[in-house]
Amino acid sequence: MVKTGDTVSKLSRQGYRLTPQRLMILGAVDGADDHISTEEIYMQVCDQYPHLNISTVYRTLELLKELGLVTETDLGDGRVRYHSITKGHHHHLVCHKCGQTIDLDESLLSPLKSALSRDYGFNAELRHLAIFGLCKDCR
Amino acid sequence: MVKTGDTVSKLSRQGYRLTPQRLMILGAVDGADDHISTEEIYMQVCDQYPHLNISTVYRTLELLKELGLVTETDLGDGRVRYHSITKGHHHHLVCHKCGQTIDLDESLLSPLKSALSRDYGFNAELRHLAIFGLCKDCR
DNA sequence: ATTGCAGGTGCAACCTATTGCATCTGCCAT
DNA sequence: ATGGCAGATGCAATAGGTTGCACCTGCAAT
Repeated sequence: MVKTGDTVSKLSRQGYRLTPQRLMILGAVDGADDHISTEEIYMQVCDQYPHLNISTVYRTLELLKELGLVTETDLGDGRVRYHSITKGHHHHLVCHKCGQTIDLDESLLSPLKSALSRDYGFNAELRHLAIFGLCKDCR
Repeated sequence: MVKTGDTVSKLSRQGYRLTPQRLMILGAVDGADDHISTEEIYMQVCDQYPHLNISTVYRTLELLKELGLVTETDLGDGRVRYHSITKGHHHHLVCHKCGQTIDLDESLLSPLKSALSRDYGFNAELRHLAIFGLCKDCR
């Protein structure tokens, strides 16, 4: 399992500055048990560093996303959530009706990924997908 | 091919009122050649009915989406776009790098849909999906 | 330890989208 | 044709997210 420390060294290796804001935001994402929203990260870091601005959180998450250090998922509640890749990949089935989310094994999507590559030459980034529909209790 | 008229009768059959605003918004979505954004619909309808309010457009599209008469897609440009189901289903491959979008045949997703149903009892709504990644020129 | 500066941050303005509320109106029953 | 009202609209306030710009700072070179 990769730890926050390695993420930090990856950042500095690529020439990004290690500001206290970034370190605290990283810590919040890595420390979260589950998917965490921008607002939750902001509030959590604000407890120890009240000067922090929300736009810094957005920009840091944007950067971490581009570097592939966190994944972004829209679970349909109108609020994007983040998840450290140090916790592994997975996908979600989200029920429109009851709101339940089911974790989905990554392997189910690999045939699709291959088909897209074969037929379209398209390299799909299916790191963290949310598929909407009706679960077995609601269908 | 279903026409606007049928969409209209479906609305009234389900007890929704046929206001001029709704009819014009419907006309704009059905008349659009491609995916159309809320703002574009608003501006188009405003030409013939300047009193129209943008929130009516949002609420009407929300209703049409719930009734399954239009599909909503986020092509990653920070602006949700709409598409009448009378023009058929399709999916998109969106390239992160060059922004190109490729139309995707629906059949490629049916194995996934079956697998989700078989393994999880989940009835996936894959009406209009956008898959991000790198196209064959940018990979 | 000091300096220079590219990269990062805070701030405020802005944009898209949503929501509460008062007013208005399509359409059914009469 | 008319009246009543649930449902729809317009308006304004609000919220989440983004962006331009001036100031600040981590860090590499000295």
